[in-house]
Amino acid sequence: MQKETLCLGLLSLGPRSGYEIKQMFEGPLSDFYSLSFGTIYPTLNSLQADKYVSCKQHSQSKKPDKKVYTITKKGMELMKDNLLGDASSYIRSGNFGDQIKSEFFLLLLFSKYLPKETMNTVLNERVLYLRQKLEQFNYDGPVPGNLDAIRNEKSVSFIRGLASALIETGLNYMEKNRGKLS
Amino acid sequence: MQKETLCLGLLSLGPRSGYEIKQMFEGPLSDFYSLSFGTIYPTLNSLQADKYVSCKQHSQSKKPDKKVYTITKKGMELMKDNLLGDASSYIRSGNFGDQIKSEFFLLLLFSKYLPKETMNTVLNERVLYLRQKLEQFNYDGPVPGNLDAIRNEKSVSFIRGLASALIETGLNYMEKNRGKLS
DNA sequence: TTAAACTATATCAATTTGATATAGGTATTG
DNA sequence: CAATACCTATATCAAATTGATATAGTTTAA
Repeated sequence: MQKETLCLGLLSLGPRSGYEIKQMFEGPLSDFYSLSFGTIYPTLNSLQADKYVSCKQHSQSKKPDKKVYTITKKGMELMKDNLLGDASSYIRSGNFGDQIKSEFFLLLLFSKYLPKETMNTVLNERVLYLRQKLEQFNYDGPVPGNLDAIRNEKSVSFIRGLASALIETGLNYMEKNRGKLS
Repeated sequence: MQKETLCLGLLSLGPRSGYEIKQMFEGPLSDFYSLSFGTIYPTLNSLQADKYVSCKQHSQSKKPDKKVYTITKKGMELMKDNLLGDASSYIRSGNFGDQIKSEFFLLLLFSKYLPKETMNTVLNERVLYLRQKLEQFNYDGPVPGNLDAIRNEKSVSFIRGLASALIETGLNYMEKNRGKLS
């Protein structure tokens, strides 16, 4: 997905600073997508230059100025047009689509070159890690203000439910089949 | 995973050309990892310069020369050392770990900006695509020669079984819960 | 009190991708 | 049978992206 469309999409949930957009990627979006500061800040600048977003500078007494971006009408239109135009190309992407770099699967692939006790530890820690992820996806308590909007999206509960189901399947599979690796 | 470790790991399954390594990434590895030609060829050159692989030039009558790389003893040692040294850092990566860019999930996230009939088509095509993926993972027939070695790895049947289980879960979830999106 | 961690933007070297160049072979199709 | 498309095979490079670092003040924890 074009970085412009993505940033506009996130700004459509409410005005945000670049730093807050990054927080979304590190928080609720971390399992699905990420952009670095080096991409986010220049994208916001170019979106502003082309009037897809407006910017209000909040001088915060002593911290560096916070630049809060708001999506414009023109920006909303561009975002919707882009989403509609590219929708079909996103169908074959995602879990078992494009753009995945799973180092854990590579480790499994080459597991025969590792000592058995190492692989045992790795699999145990993977299970712990996935249980932790599962808790994360099932967690329903409060979240920091700037992450609240995304949490309350209708689509997010669909996505969280799917992620939860997938992790559970992965955990069950691992527990039942880990013997087949060695 | 370092590109060197990964290329060495693939060469540990048998001698290969750069083009054939790329075919592995486009074939059986496509759902888990990928490297471009722009990374593969320079990596093979530097591995050769440092004696981690040897290279035999096969002049093929009329096609361009095929450079077939073979992992050396020194290369096997480097690969194993790297795998062991970095194993713990790969635990938190993969499905629901790092490095995933799922455009399909982004599309779901922004689905409210798309016409209902578009999302309906998208979801139908996604289901078809996943069914096709499922077939791919369950397929047990013959594969081209250079992809055979990877197919016969013990770890690969574990991985394929896992992928298959995950896709099935995803399909079931989608069919039961797609109403919740709109 | 002092170190660590957080808020906030900006920049940039190093890496990586995706496209293109080159060049001949093979398969399809009307 | 000729034309078109796709396959084998390596190489290179502009453009995009990351990951790290710089800067600088604030807040939290020990």
